Amino acid sequence: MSRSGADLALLLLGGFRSLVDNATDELAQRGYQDVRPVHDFAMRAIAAGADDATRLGRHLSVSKQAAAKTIAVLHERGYVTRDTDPLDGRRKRLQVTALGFEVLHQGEEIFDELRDRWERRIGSAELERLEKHLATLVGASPIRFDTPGWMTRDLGEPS
Amino acid sequence: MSRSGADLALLLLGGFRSLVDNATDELAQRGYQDVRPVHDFAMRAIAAGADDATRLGRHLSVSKQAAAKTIAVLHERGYVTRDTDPLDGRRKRLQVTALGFEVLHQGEEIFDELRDRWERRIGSAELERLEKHLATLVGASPIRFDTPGWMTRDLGEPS
DNA sequence: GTAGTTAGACAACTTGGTTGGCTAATATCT
DNA sequence: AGATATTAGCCAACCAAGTTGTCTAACTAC
Repeated sequence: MSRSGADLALLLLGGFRSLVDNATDELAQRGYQDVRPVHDFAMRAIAAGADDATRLGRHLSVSKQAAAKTIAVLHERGYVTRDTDPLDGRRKRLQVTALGFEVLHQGEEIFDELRDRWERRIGSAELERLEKHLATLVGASPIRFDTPGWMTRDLGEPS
Repeated sequence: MSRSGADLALLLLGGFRSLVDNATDELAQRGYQDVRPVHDFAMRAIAAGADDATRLGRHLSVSKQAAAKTIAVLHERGYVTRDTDPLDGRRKRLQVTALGFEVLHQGEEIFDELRDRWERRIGSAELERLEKHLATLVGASPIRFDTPGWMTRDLGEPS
């Protein structure tokens, strides 16, 4: 039927939102009411080695000040620690706490469960095909998280 | 291979961003430097009948005040007119101007061209299949445009 | 004709981002 | 060693887009 290009864009956005909104919601229901997807992504980056504000900012394609704000929130809520680097007095070395890893783990689980749900609806082969094509099309272009405001908004109530 | 659910979300986001960033970029190059995707969506809604602030807000799942702000911008830049409704003195009836339609038309063209480019890469049948599945999965869930900050921002560097 | 509803304006505030200027610590160069 | 750069993080000012809440004017209904 050859849809329009704009519709295609909307479908992609819709798919993403559907997953993320569901995940955030589910995470809240499991007791992590104050976590936003952007926190999850940030923690993942920290755990993967972007362990100071500057590097985290670079990793998320965001200014170091913005990264620092996110870090402040994560720190405040006990998801990361910030100790001065013994080798470099300027740096504050970030580390994901046990609680942080707990959230990360749950988040992963939830996303996988959501994917499974999709798999059940269109079939495993089809979903993989879809992913394969998307991967081809999107390629290795880095994904920016600069201002996805709605990723950071509360769905339910904060703590 | 069975990717993770989180990866799937990222793929969808990546696809969307890729299309939208390219479109915004191309639109700017064609001389419409001050148009953001959100403006395009808003004009489309207005043209489709959401011709006052309240209805536009409802259509975009946003408060009427937020819609009014967007309208103010569109008006200022000559993309829509706001005349008092002769039948209802409270309403300001919105109308997309010729210039507005010009942008809309170009936007459509660009999105279709981008879709064509994708089609050339994975094949027409495959792209349609992808769209079909996405449509199934996303369903009729309304897509919200509440705070896609990056949709409204100038893009500094290429993706 | 009076009471209720609705559209839009205005204002205060929130959130997340940006830039720019600053200090202190580290690196580099002569 | 000492002077000079660079770098990490912090702070403050500002911006953009949203929200809620209040107000007025115009329409609607009884």
